[in-house]
Amino acid sequence: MSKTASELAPFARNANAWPFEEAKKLVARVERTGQKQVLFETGYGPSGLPHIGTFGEVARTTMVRHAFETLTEGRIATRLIAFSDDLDGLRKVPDNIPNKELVAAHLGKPLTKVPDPFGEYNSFGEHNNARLRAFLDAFGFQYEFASATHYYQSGRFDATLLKMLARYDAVQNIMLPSLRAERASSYAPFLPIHPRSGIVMQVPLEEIDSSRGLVAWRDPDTGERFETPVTGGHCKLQWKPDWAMRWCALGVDYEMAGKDLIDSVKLSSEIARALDGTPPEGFNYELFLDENGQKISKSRGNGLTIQEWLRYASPESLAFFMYWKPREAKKLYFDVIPKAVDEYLAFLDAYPRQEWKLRLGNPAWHIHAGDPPPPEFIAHEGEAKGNPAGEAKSSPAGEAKSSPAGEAKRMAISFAMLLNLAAVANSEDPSVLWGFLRRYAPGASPEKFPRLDRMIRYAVVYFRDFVRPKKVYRAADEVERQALEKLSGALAALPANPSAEEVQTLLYDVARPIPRYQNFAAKGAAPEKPGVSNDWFSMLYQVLLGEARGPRFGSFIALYGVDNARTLIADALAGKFLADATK
RNA sequence: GAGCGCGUAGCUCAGCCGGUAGAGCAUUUGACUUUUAAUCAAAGGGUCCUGGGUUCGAGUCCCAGCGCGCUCACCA
Repeated sequence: MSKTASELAPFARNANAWPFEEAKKLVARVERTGQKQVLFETGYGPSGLPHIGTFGEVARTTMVRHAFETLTEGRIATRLIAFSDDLDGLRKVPDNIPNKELVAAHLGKPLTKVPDPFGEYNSFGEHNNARLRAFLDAFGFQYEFASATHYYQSGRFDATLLKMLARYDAVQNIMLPSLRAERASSYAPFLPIHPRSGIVMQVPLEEIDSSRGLVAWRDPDTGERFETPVTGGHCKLQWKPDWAMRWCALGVDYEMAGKDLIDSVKLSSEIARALDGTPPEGFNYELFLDENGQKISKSRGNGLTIQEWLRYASPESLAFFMYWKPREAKKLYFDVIPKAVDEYLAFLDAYPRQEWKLRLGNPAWHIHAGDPPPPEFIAHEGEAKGNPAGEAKSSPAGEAKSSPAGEAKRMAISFAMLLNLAAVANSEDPSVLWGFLRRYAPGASPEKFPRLDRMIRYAVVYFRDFVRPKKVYRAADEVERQALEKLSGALAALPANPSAEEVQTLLYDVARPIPRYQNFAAKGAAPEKPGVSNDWFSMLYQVLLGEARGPRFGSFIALYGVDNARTLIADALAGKFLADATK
C-alpha cells in the first residue's frame, strides 16, 4: 500500500492538489535560501477559545506540512508552532464565562495578568492556552505551543524589537497611510505596559529612543511621563507590527490566513521587509458562511460550532470539509454535514483503486497524512465479506480489481441512506437500523463494521435533531382510526416475535374486509378474497411515520417490535405526532 | 472604493494539464419484495452569464463587460 519516500516524491512533484501547490512555494523558498528547516505557524487571538476555524487552520496547515515533507522526502525538518497572543490586552469581558466581575476589574491587562474566571489556572490566558492545547491534542495534531507572554518576557523577541524601534519611521510610513487621519495621529506600533496598573496602553509616543531601546509616553489620566523599554515584555506591539516582528524573530516560513486578513498580511509583510526579513509564504482561505451567506462570527453565534459538527459526524468528515475548496466561500451549517460525510466516504472508497497520481489528489490522502484507512463496505446476498482491512491493504493500487470473481455485489453505505432508513423506520435505535442492513447483508454486524456502526450512531442523532422534526403526520379519519385499532388488536394476538411474513399477511388480512382498501384488480384477487390497495400502506406511512413512503410494513414491524408498533399506533391515534408537528 | 470568489440540467453542484458536457437530488418509466423503503436499470432535461481573443479545437486559457455574494477600510 505504501511507497517509499523516494518513490512517492516524483508523483508529489506532479501533484496539483492545493496542499502540494502550497508546499511547492516552500520548496522554492528552501532552494533559494538553502535553509535546513521550515517553520509553520498558526496564531490564536486573545478572545481565544478554540473553535471550528481553529481546527480548520491547523488541519489545513498540517496538510501543507505533510505535502512538503513528501515533496522533500523528509530531508527538511519541519515544525509547526501554535502561537497564542496571550500578551494582548483583554478588551472586553467574554459572555461565556463565570465570575464576570472578577474579570471586568482587569480589563486592558494582558490576558496572562487577568485572573482565571474558572479558577483553574494562574491566569485567564493560561486557561485559554490550556483549552487550546487540549483541543489540538484531542485531534492528534503535531505542534509546539508558544505563548506570546513567555516569548516577549524571555527576551526572545528583543533583537527584533530593537530593530523595529530603529526602523520606527519606516514602520510608521507603512502603517499610517492605512489608517484614518484621526487614528493615525495617535497610532504607535509599540504599546507600553503601564508599570503601575499593568494595562496595555494605547497612547501616543512622545519619544523614540532607539539608542537606549525605549519609548517615552504620558499617562493620559495623570499626565505622568514614563520611559519604557521595548524589550523584555515591557512593551507589546500593535497587531500588524507584532505579526511582522514575530515572523522575523522566529523565522516563520508559512502561515495561512482568512480572506478578511488579506490587507493585514500585506501590511505585515511590508513591515517584515522593513526589518530585513522575508515574509512567510501562505495563502488566504475563504471564510465560512452561515446558511444565509453571512460571515460566521463567534459573537453572533451563527453558523456551526465544532461541537455541533462532531455530534453528527466524524472529525474526518470535518477535515474533509476543511480540505475541500479552501478558496471558495462555503456555507457551514447542518445541511452540509451529510454531503461532507458521503463525499469523504466516496474518496476513502476510491483510494485503494486509484493510481498514485490520483491518490495524491484524493482528500483522504491529505486527511490521513498519506495513509487512509481501508474502506468498509458490506456485501449483498448471504455472506457479507468482512471488513477487508487486510484485503485492501494487500491489493496494490494499479491492479486492484474491484472485487474477486463471484463475490457478491459490494455496497458502501452512505450517510444519506442511513438517514433515509432512520426516517422511514422512525427510529433512534441503532439496532433497528442494523436490522434493516442485515436484511440486505445478513452477515453484517457492528463488530465487523465499526466505522459503519459509528456512522449509524451519528445518523440517528442527526435524524432525531433534523429529520424527524420535518416529518409531516396527518390525522386519521374515522375509517382509518377503526382500521388502525383493528390492526393494533390483531397485532396483540400474534404469537411472540412474529416473522415479517406473518405480520405482512396480517396487514393484508386486516385491510381486506375494509371497503376503502379493497382492490379487485390486484394480482391474485378474487371476489371472495379481494386484494388490498396501495392506499392502505400509504395511510400507514402518513399517519404512523409521517412519510409519503415507507418500508415494507411487515418487515418494519417485525424489526421495530410489535409492542413498539402498537404504541406507535396508539400515539398516532392520540394525536401525539400532530401536536408535535404544530409546535 | 479596494480585494477575494462565484455564474454549467428544475435544484445543489462536479468538470484536474484545453480534446464529443457529468453526478446527486427532483421528474418519468421499469425490475424486485404478496404492490410499498433501501437497492438496481433506463429516459427526458443544458445558448456552460455576454462579447471578443489565442488555438486545429475553449465550459476550461487571456481581455473586457454584466450579474450575484462576501471581505476589508475601528480592533484582533
